[in-house]
Amino acid sequence: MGRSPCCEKEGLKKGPWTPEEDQKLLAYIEQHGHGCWRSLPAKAGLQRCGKSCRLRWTNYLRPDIKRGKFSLQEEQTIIQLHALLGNRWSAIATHLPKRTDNEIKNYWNTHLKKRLAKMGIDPVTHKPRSDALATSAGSTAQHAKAAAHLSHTAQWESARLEAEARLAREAKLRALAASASASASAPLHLPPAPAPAAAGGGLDSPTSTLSFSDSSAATLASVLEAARGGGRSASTALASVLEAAHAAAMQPVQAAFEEAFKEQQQQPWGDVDGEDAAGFAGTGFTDLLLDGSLSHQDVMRPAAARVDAEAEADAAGSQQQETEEEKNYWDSILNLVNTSAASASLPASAVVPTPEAYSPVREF
DNA sequence: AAAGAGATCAACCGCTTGTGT
DNA sequence: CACACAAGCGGTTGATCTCTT
Repeated sequence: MGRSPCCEKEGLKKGPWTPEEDQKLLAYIEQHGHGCWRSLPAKAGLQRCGKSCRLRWTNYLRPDIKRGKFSLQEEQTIIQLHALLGNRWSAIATHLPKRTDNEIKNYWNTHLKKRLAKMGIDPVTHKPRSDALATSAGSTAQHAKAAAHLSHTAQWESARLEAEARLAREAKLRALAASASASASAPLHLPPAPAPAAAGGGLDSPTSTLSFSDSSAATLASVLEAARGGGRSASTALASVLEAAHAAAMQPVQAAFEEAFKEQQQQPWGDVDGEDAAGFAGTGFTDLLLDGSLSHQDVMRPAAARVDAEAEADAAGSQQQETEEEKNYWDSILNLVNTSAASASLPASAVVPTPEAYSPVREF
C-alpha cells in the first residue's frame, strides 16, 4: 500500500515499441545514461512509463545483448544452472554472457522444459519422474531415507554457510573494487559498466566473463559464489545453497547430459549455428536422446544406478557403505568447487572447507 | 491457398527487495 | 522502526509468426 502504480498516468503508451521510440530511448541513454527510470520518459520525450523504458532497454536495446539461437553450450548451462538455482532467471542470466533473464526464461519455458519433460525428467526438480523412483515395495523406507539425506545435507550446508559468510564479504569487496576501477575507465555518458567477473568475484554482473567452455565444476563453483556474493540476503543465500546441495544430488543426470553432448559432437550434424563452430550441433543434445540414439535408460542409468545401489545397501543393512558413498559423493562435489575456486585465483581463504573441517552429521 | 493450431517472444503486471529519510 | 519510493524479479499475457492439415 502507499505505492503508486507505475503507469498510473493516463495517456501513457503500452504495447510494442516503435523504431522511433527505440531511437529516442537509445539516444537519450547514450547521451545521459538512464539515471532515474521514472523521470526518464519525460526527459526523453517518450509517452511510456519508466518501467516500460527500463524493460525495453534491458531486454532489447542494450548494446551488450546477444540475440538469436541459443548454442548447445548455453542450453546445457541453463539446464545445469536451473537444476541448481531453480527459476532464478536473473541469477542464471549472470552466467550466460549477453543473454537476458527474460530471454532465458522464455527459452526455458518454450524449449528446454518441454525437452526435459519428454525425456522423463521433471523440469522442476530435474529428477527422473517420481514414478520411476518410487517402487511400491520399500518406498516408505526410501522416503525416510531421502528425508534423512536431505536433513543431512541441510546440516552439512548450514555448517558450510558459516565459511561462506566470510566469502560473501570478500566477494563484495572485490566487486566494489572492480566496479570502482571499471567506472574510472567507462565511457562518459554511459552507465558504469558492470564489474567483470574474471577476477573471481563480481559474479552478479550481467555480463560475466566467466568462461563457459570450462567444466561443470566451474559452473557449480560460480553458482555457489553467486549464492554467496550475489544473493539478496543471507536467507536467500542460505536457501540457494541448500537448494544447490539438494539439486547437486542430480549430478549423475547432468553427467548423462554431458556424455550425450560429447557423443553428439562426434556426429556429422548439419544446421550448426555460426557461433557454434566449435562443434555444437544446432539440433540440440536432447534431440539425440529423443531420436533414440541414446535411450532413455541410458540417460537414467547413472541416477538409477545410484538409487539402486542405495536400495541394495538398505536391503543388506549396509549403512556403512552408504555413509562412505555419501561422504565420497560430497567430497567429490567439494573438490570440484575447490579446484575451480582455486583456478579462478580466489584467495586461499575463499576455498570452501572440506567436510572434514566439520563433522558431516552435526547436531544443531 | 486458407484456416486452425501451436510456438515464440516482447511486454506487462504485481510482488519483493533494497535504500533513503 | 516505519514508511515511501525506485528498481528488480518472475509469472503471465497476447500479438505475431510458423507449421500443419
